[in-house]
Amino acid sequence: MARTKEFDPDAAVDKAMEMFWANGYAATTPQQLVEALGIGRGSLYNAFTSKRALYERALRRYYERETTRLLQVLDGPGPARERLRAALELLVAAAVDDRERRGCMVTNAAVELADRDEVIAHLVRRTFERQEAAFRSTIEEGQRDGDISADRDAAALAAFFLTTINGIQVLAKADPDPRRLSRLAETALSVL
Amino acid sequence: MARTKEFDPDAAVDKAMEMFWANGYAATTPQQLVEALGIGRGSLYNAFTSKRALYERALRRYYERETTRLLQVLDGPGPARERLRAALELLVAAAVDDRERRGCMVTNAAVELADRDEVIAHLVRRTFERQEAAFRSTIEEGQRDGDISADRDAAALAAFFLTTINGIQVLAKADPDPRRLSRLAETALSVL
DNA sequence: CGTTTTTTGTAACTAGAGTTCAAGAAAGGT
DNA sequence: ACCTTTCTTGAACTCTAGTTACAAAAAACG
Repeated sequence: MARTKEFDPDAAVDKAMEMFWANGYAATTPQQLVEALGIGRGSLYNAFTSKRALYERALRRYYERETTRLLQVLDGPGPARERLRAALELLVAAAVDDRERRGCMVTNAAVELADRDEVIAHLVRRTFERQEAAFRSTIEEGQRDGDISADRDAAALAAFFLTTINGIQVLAKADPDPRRLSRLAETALSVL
Repeated sequence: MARTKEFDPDAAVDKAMEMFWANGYAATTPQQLVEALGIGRGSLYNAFTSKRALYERALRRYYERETTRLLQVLDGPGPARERLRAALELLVAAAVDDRERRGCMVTNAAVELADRDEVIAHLVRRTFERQEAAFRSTIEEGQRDGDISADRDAAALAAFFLTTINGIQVLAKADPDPRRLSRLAETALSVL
């Protein structure tokens, strides 16, 4: 039949994801991609059609791969309140460790592209909805356990937490001060 | 002596600001700028040196012109709590009315450029600090008046509000649902 | 009114973006 | 062994970004 691919497309998407994540969509060039993926220009376009299409795959990969840690913490064991704290602390730690300050690729995509590209916007919304749902079920669990006051609207609180984590991503881009971000997260938790 | 400019540089910066605000830095081309400002390419570069330099001026203009409404509301009359609510509602209303979903140019700059451009990052931080300071003094006023519980750390609350407004900008990029944003703001206020 | 100085519009230039294509090469089926 | 298919490489192509050069023109001032 046909010749086999010499590179692993999955690994290539991972590398493209790193590129787009760090530099954004518009500021990433085919040249950089070719160098980062270690393949020829032809192979790039043969395998991925266009820069735009590759970005979309990269963002989907991010959604599957990098977005789950937060969900795992929220869906994990322990008191709801503690899980919410752990989730925010996870983000703060990630932001502080992120020396390149790439932030969250979904947040970046939301700001750079969601207003002009409906497909990207849809993907962003899907990510947000999933995170919001995880916040919400954690909060509802806490309310059932009496851990969190039951007279609050769990949906509203969940949307609020979603806002908070996106706000943290933005602040960290300009000034990733650990103490400040920690206190921030602490304050957000005091809403409960 | 010398010939005078035919166009108003200030007005030109305003138009450039609109462009960069709506499209971001990388996605805005000299061609678009020339058309939007209604001047020739030569005049553009004669007056503003480079795209980068013009962007910087545009962002400074935004800082001076578009960032003040929030401060005015916060520094205005009335009970502190009401001013904080009005400030958040102002942002929500602006986001909802923003049919192009340009969001906040400073938030956009933070996400697109602050991690790679120290000058932009500095400008972003300055904006954030000013907003945070306004939140803080409003909160402290509220605490003196007994309007806001005095045992909370005003600085931490101010940083928290700053996060919230940036989070709202991000969410609104993907899904500017008025009801959701309003309830969000309401929930954030319940931290007080 | 003429000199000076700056502006302006147009063309030009370089570099690179984003994509395509031709020629060959590996894999497998017959 | 050959044919087909799909891969790879690298050059090539078009288009535009971002900037500069230049000649003409026009305003301010003496």
